[in-house]
Amino acid sequence: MSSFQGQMAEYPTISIDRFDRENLRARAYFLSHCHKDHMKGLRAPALKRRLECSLKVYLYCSPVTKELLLTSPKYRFWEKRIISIEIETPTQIPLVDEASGEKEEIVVTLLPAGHCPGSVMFLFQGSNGTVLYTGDFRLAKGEAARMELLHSGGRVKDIQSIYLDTTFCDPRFYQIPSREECLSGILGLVRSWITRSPYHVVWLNCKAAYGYEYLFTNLSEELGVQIHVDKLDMFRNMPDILHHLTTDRGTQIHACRHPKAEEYFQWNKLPCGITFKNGIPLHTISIKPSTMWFGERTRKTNVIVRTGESSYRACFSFHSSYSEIKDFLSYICPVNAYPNVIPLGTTVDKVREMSSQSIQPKYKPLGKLKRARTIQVDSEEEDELFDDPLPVPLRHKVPYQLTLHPEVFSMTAISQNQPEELRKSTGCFKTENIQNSLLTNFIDCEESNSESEEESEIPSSVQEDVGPVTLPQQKADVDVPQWEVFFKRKDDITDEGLENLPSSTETRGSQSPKLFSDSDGESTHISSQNSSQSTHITEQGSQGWDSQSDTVLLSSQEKNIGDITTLNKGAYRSKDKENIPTSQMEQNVLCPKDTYSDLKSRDPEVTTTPNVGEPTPLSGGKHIPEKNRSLNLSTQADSQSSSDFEIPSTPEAELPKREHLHYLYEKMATGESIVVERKCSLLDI
DNA sequence: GCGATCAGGT
DNA sequence: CACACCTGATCGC
Repeated sequence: MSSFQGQMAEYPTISIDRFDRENLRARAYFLSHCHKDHMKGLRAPALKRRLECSLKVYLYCSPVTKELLLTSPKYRFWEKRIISIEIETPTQIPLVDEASGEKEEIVVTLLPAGHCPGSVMFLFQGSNGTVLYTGDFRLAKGEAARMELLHSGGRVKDIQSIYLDTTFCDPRFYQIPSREECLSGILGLVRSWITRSPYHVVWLNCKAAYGYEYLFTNLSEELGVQIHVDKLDMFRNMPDILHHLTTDRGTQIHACRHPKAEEYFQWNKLPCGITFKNGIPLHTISIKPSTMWFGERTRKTNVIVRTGESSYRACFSFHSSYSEIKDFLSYICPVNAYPNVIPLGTTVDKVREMSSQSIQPKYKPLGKLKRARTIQVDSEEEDELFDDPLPVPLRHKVPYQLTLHPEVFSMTAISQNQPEELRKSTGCFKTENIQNSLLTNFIDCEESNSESEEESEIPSSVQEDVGPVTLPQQKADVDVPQWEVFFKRKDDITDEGLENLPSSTETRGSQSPKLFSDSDGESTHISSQNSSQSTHITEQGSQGWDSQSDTVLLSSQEKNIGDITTLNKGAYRSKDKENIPTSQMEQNVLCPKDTYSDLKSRDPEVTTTPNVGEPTPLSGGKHIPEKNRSLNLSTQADSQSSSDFEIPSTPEAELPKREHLHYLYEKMATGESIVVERKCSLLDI
């Protein structure tokens, strides 16, 4: 759950994914995707009023997000004030203070985030440097390297700060099976069931959230069966999704919902109410997508788990795993990294406590934990992450040493030449040590690391069962949001062994509803264990579903082939980066005038300017003139005092960015490396 | 009646 | 484990 408060240190006049409190003063709004926890305040009266008074304030998002948002009547009032920006199209946006008339420009580039339809990351380039706000994301290893617009001159851009989805930034969630593995497992299960008879149906027990469309479209594509859903009007302009959905209850795959769905299911009733087809009772199984994760020790990645006679859980994640985050971060090498999610193991209370106590981070000194030790899988501490430094694999860029405050939700990075000081003064921990410490931590394990996923490079034995349907990544059409922009399939899908699919003898008699627990119960176990999978019994409370005694029906390939092939493919696929600047660095410029006069059109009028190289005037961001700072602050004050819109003045309301900016600017001005503390999101609640 | 918040559920 | 919700109760306006 995002705890990002909306503002970034470098560009405090814009707000992202938060629309309440201080964000009511923003000069521009950005929405990374259409999940409610990123839309706080978006339909509140306060913001509505602001909008009515401040005619130059707009919400920027991807075309798909705009479409999804405006489908809901509750957000319809935004219609004239949303400007969609095409993916991977650097676009200049004016940030105007309407009280003073002061204006600055910022260039934003939307990068696909792989979290849900329309989800993007925002790359901002402006006078205070380049920053990346990831929103929520699921990116496989190596995907950052394939994002052309993260690069410049053949290397990764200098990113001052990253605002990062840290949902699974915990070594317990070291690995999550890839999208392809999960899809493949689910596909196998669904196929094996629905091919038995027209009366065998599957209920996909999905939560109310965007993000499962990837699953729906792929199942439908592979099986030629549309998915029954309650609503599909939000996809009316997204044919690549729409075509795979139906409101016809006669289909064999359902993803419909009902408040009493679980109860219904006990009685062999689908959420949409049907139990029969042509007078013949249905045979139903449920598949509940859940995030399954695996610590580094866990070798098997079982993507389907049977939880009851007719119930299954299937691995599915909208968020990147620890190792994926690690890969992403170590590739980007930002100077600062801020978590958007309160680190796991830190409760809200703890956070509140800490933040009220002191902004001084609690940390363990570095250099103490070099020794290998048995990891505490259940440990809430992340201390063992932050061991002594070891070399990091370099990639495109001389790495900074990333540092992390695990308990203060401020990850910072420091330049390599002065780690000592900073360590002393801030107690930062190096993010790069995550990977090293993990190796260290696991070295004692009984299982040999030589068999761990990371180290084995077993060639993929690809079965073509699933078929190499590749959706080419293409630019979204101006008018019709394109699904494939956000998710693309890879060719190297591995199919699962389908031998232990539900047997017909286990088929629940549709007329004899089962009366025992069938819903995710830990107590129901069906004996179809695969010996190679059941040998590893982990202690209670260990990570991963496979550690439980649930019957594992399907397992992915033993080794993490996906990552390797992905990387290789990425390398091949990645275009010649030296060509990027010319072709890709064109910017769209949203001229205020144009935008203004074009409010009625569906899309903003954008003018493309010829390549002028880096669109960042002060891309280094190392030196911020003093006047900028004071200007910034004074205009904020102005906008408060002489405001013609009803923004309550909040004199003591932390304005954390001010102090932080001050510090930041000072450090920048002196050329020192930067360590920024971010206040707890719940500080002023 | 609405919104915000919390508890509890999946 | 945790996600991204949903529902219902309570409170304040």
